[in-house]
Amino acid sequence: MARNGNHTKELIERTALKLFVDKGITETTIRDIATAAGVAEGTLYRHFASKDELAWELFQTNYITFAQELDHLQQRYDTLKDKLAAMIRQFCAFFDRDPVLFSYLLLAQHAQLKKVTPEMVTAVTVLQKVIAQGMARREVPETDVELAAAMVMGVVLQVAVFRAYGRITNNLSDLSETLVTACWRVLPEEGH
Amino acid sequence: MARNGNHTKELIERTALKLFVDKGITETTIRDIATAAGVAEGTLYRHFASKDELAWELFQTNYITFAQELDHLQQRYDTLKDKLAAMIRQFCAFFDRDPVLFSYLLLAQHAQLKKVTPEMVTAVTVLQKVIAQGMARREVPETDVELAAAMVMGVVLQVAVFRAYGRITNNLSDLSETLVTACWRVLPEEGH
Amino acid sequence: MARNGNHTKELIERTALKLFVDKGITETTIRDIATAAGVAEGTLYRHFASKDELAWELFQTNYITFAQELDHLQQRYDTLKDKLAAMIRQFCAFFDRDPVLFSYLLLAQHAQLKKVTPEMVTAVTVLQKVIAQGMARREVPETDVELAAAMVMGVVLQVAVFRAYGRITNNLSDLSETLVTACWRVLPEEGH
Amino acid sequence: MARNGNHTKELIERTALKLFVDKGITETTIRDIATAAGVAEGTLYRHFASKDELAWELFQTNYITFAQELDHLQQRYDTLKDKLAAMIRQFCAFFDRDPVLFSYLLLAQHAQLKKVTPEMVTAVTVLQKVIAQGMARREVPETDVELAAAMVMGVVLQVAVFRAYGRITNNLSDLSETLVTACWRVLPEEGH
DNA sequence: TATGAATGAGACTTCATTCAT
DNA sequence: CATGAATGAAGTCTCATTCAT
Repeated sequence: MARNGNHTKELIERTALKLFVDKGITETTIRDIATAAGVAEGTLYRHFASKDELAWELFQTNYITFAQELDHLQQRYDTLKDKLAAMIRQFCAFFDRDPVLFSYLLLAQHAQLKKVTPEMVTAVTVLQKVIAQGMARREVPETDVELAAAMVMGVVLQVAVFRAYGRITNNLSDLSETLVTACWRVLPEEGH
Repeated sequence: MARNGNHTKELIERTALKLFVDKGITETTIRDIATAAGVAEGTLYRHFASKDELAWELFQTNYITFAQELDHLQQRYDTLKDKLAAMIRQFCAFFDRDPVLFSYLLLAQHAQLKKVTPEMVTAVTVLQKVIAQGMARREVPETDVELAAAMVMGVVLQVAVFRAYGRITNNLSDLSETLVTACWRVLPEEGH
Repeated sequence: MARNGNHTKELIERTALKLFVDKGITETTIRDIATAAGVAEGTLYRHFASKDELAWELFQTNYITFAQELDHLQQRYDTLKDKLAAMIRQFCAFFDRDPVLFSYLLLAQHAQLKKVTPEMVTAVTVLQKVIAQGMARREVPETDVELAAAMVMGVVLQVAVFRAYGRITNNLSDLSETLVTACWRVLPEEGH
Repeated sequence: MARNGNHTKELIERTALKLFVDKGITETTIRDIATAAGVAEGTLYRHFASKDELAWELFQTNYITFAQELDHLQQRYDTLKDKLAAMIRQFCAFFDRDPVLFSYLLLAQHAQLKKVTPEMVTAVTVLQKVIAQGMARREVPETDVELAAAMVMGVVLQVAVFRAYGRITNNLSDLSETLVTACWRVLPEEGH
């Protein structure tokens, strides 16, 4: 019926994304996706080699893209403080713009992270780099970079998780300044 | 082999726990578990009604138990600051004592949380209650409790996640004071 | 590319023939053929009603044609000995001229033979007729015609099979006199 | 229903064998086999890793077994003439004892032969060895061993094929002496 | 209680065929 | 005539669960 060219792939992607988030990847069947998208099951295989490939493409593309945007963004600022603030605002904007996609990246991490090679630029990678530079510049005391990155990530991501579950109802962008402050204070300041 | 009654159930539970964490719940088959535990496939059904039941029991028991421990613990302290510190140390001790179980609770959340009724006491519940009390007592300024709880949870959990992935190699207990400080500073202090 | 009318049909036929021999008929997909021939999948259906039709046309045309050539040829000789010799040389020449086609007829037999009606003239038919005539003429003793035909066919075809598999490397035409002799000696001579 | 232990595997094998011969391997579905055998589809996978594995096991076991029997048999005779006669009688007896199995080996050859490693002992291997020894002993003139083997094989196999198709109706054993004679006369005798 | 062969629903995937362009 | 995206029936295989032993 729908023979509308290259629009089909995007339709499948959006439909799959939604179902993956709602039911989980393994729990979502090809038939679920095809039915919800209004295409035949076989049609999925014209656009993706397999269900795994679909899940991976959805993850990889957006995960990497987001990390790169983050990296470009941070380069436009000089201090750790400004870089961090910009990145957090970006996180929030991303979530608000496409909560389903954000949620997918969150939930798919555990399963897909095995396929992420060390060379790939990820949000974690970028955050660690930025923090390490800030430490080198003595903006914050030198401590365990991994630990610092984990805590900062945690503050932002867990709020996003609560938002995704409906425990928090604000737009994340409305909370971004709170998050910026909180994250900054998580990094051990001089004199503490 | 392993025909000795109720020891079998624990054997199956430990084996399942490990496999669930390593491969994911859906990706782990009854045969996987039976083989790894050295019992027959049918044996699992002597102890658990179904695979879902096994996964749920593993989750529910430990999730609730931990929350209750947390609740009992916090009651032994008076101030938010002390309660929080004790709870965080408990988190860390739990992780270090049984990282596999902790990881399971972490990963199973998304799938099992649908079955968690609002009445159940969970770690989040306890944390929110404690923070709300602290705000009422003016230990910290009154703000969004959910948000505050999310940020505190995030700091601790994300560090645990990094630990589980091997990005951080310290025992969590060695980091507990750092986490206590960070979590405290995440809660908006008076005068800020 | 390759939009030039009836050349396309031959292109498809040659491509299909090769793939059928290499991988088997059922194992060769329409896509395999289309890709290898450099045409679209749909194009095949401009020239053949179905895949089965393609396989059948390839078989039938050549199987029948060859049998008719054989029949015309044998009519130009008077004795069984000469007829047989001419036919065997023809077999060898056919193999050498188009080993892929010959192999196809060989392998397609089992599957396609069900569609061969008794009226159709085949190589076996012709051979049996010729042998029967020879027996009637007392060139060779009268015995089971079917059996005699089977043995003669076997000598020639099995050598062709070995050749197709690369076990024998000579051109069949170089072996034709050997085959002629062998086949003749297989037919029970007078006095034996 | 049928929980009759190790009998199931043989039941599946016999059923598959028959269907493979009747319809072809690719054309026979797992469901066909399961239904005809009166077991569930999944049951096949308790005994064979895959359909291919089933087809291969059926082929390999019997193909190799038969070749070994042939080899043991020929060792009990001294001359090529006697060895050959014994082997041909064995072929005929095999066909008559289990025509379905024999037919399967015949038809499966093309598809399965790719998996036959050169080290494996096959009927062709044995035949070539025996002929080569006979040539070395000057029982027959030295000529191309492969060619000689092909012709001998051809005589016997094509008769079997005709028998399988119903073109010949005798038991092969009733024809064995005719075949022995014919095969012997195919090998170039001294003085010719 | 334990076993493990058997089950069968259902998942993923393939592929011959159609049809709008 | 050619194209190739779309179709959907059908095939292979998996796996949670049952049940006779």
